[in-house]
Amino acid sequence: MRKRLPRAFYGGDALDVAPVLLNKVLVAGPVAGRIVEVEAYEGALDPGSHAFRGCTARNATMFGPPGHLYVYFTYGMHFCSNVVCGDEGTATAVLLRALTPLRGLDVMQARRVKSRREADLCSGPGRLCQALGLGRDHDGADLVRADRGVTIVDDGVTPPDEPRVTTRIGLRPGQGDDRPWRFLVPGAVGLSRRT
DNA sequence: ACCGGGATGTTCT
DNA sequence: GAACATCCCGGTG
Repeated sequence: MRKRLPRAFYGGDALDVAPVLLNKVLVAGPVAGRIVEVEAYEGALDPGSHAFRGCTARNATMFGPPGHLYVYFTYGMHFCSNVVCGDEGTATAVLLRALTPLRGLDVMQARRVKSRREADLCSGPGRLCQALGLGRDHDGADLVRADRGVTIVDDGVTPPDEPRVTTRIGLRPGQGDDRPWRFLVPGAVGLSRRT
């Protein structure tokens, strides 16, 4: 079983979509990994979201229709990737934070020379973009159409009945750092930190 | 194991 | 000029 997720899957609010994205499979050309850690960003009302300060050239994809990939550049050397959710204009999105490597591990390793352990090939939002080759060119890609080779599929593994829920990583105090909007698969291989 | 700091450049004030 | 949804390395315990 290997079914591409339909547009309707992404149509809900990021907070609803985030937990059901767990255990789905992110595919980028010849490489793929199972999504085991995500964070919800709740649009214009969320001080932790890029959308909080309105639509700009950088975050325009977030304000577009659901089911597209929002990729942004940060810290001078890393990319992070999000799945756009909700109705057009709501700018809610789910940050992909970690994958369990599934396919094309040799390609991933070649892109991530500094990764010593297989479990660390995709164990962070910047790392997974590097391993999957996601960058500027992938911003706006339509996941439903596998645009630019990027899509998300359901291979039959269901989301966890009880995902672990924590606060989000890397936000400054007062910027929504207290909201419990990070979801992960307990005990999964490749999480961004020890559980 | 934990912690501190440097890398590096785009975006927004 | 500061902040940045990060990562990696080298210190210490």
